[in-house]
Amino acid sequence: MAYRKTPAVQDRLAAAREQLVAAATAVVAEVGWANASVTAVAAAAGMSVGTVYQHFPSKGALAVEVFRRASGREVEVLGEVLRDGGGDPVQRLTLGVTVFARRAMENRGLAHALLAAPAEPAVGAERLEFRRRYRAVFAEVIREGTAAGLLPAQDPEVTAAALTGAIGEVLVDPLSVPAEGAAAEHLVPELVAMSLRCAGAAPAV
Amino acid sequence: MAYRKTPAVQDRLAAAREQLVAAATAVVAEVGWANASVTAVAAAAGMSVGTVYQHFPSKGALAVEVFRRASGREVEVLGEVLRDGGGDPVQRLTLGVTVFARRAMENRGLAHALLAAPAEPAVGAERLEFRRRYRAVFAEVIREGTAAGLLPAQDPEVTAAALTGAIGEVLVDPLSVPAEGAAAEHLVPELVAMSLRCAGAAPAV
DNA sequence: ACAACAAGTGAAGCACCGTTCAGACCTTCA
DNA sequence: TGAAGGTCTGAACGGTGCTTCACTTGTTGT
Repeated sequence: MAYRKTPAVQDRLAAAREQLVAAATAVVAEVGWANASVTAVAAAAGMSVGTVYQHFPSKGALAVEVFRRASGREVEVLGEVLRDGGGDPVQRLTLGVTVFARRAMENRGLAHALLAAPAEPAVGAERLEFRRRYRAVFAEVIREGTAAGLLPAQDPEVTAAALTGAIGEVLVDPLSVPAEGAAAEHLVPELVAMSLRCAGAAPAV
Repeated sequence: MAYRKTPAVQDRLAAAREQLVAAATAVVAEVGWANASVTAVAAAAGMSVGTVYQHFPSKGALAVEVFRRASGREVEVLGEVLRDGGGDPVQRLTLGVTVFARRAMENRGLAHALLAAPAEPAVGAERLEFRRRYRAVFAEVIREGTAAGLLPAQDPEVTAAALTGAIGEVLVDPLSVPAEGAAAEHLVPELVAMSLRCAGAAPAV
């Protein structure tokens, strides 16, 4: 034998892979899935096209990885806030919607890509899966709210799906135009108020 | 001169065009935009590929026509119900959501294509435009509701966008699986209840 | 130093699909 | 009926972009 991967090489490979995913995420956030060609991504990552295929078997696999990482972060943050954000379920829902909307508006390009932009089938399937996860975390806090008598009886899954869709829809239009600080300031509280009504929380006094 | 289009020929051409649009709509409802190739559509319409290009300058133009017709019907029906459905704004909103959801579930494939399925850019742009129209009709009935004192103060545009997104999201998952009569029966009233809460209508007694 | 093998390269290959066009086939009217 | 001009056809074309692969460069252990 005359060659074995040393840890140093393995680290370098892992780092290259990370850089590739990061660059691909940036490209997608910038130009959307449709225009994120393998050539463009490779260039952004500072490697050749061929090298991309040493890290991922296909473009679709890379796209799925990009989507999973970015969406995973979001659903995790949202889940944490909704579960352990402090206060009663209604307060946590308030905080969750606020955080989610803020994060989306801070990274508009990526949010748009994750929520709405046309994507290849593999990513579309992944999107459905993550919507299910968003629904699950919303549904849980709603269940707690009804159990605590803070929210009226309802099908938590339906309300959760509605929240997912409503927040996405409200954000998509603002997301597709350049930043409008003033409008955003107005949007978040309005979005929170709508979400609370949607879940049936008693109007703030 | 030796040839002039007779009315009969014009009718035949118009009919062929209609058949093409109808066939394309069916194909899209069946397999989605991504798999609706010109070849497949032409075959479904019983004509050759070349003939398609005598009716539309490009595939995109045909797709836009298909989308516009189908979505146009829906937004028109919804608008009529919300404007002239009878009763106060809250009753009209109730009826509107019911009608919209029922229609979507009766024609799942098409609804999914119109609301959610990945589509080429031209259709995507059209979709944004129609969402704006959905929002406008919802916003109007909400404005009337707040003016009549039936709904609390709110940004009607935000609530309208939320309703559009929420209903779409709630329907999409049921839409992507085969019919489940029982679940559907449960879904529509739940959707209506959620929509009324979302707009802030006083809970039914 | 050198053999052995892995990683990296990027131009060529290839598949897919929208679009075209030269010719076949109709319809009209003198 | 025949000339003029329209409609229809579908194989061939061409652009796009993913994927491959023969080759170069880099790394390891003897």
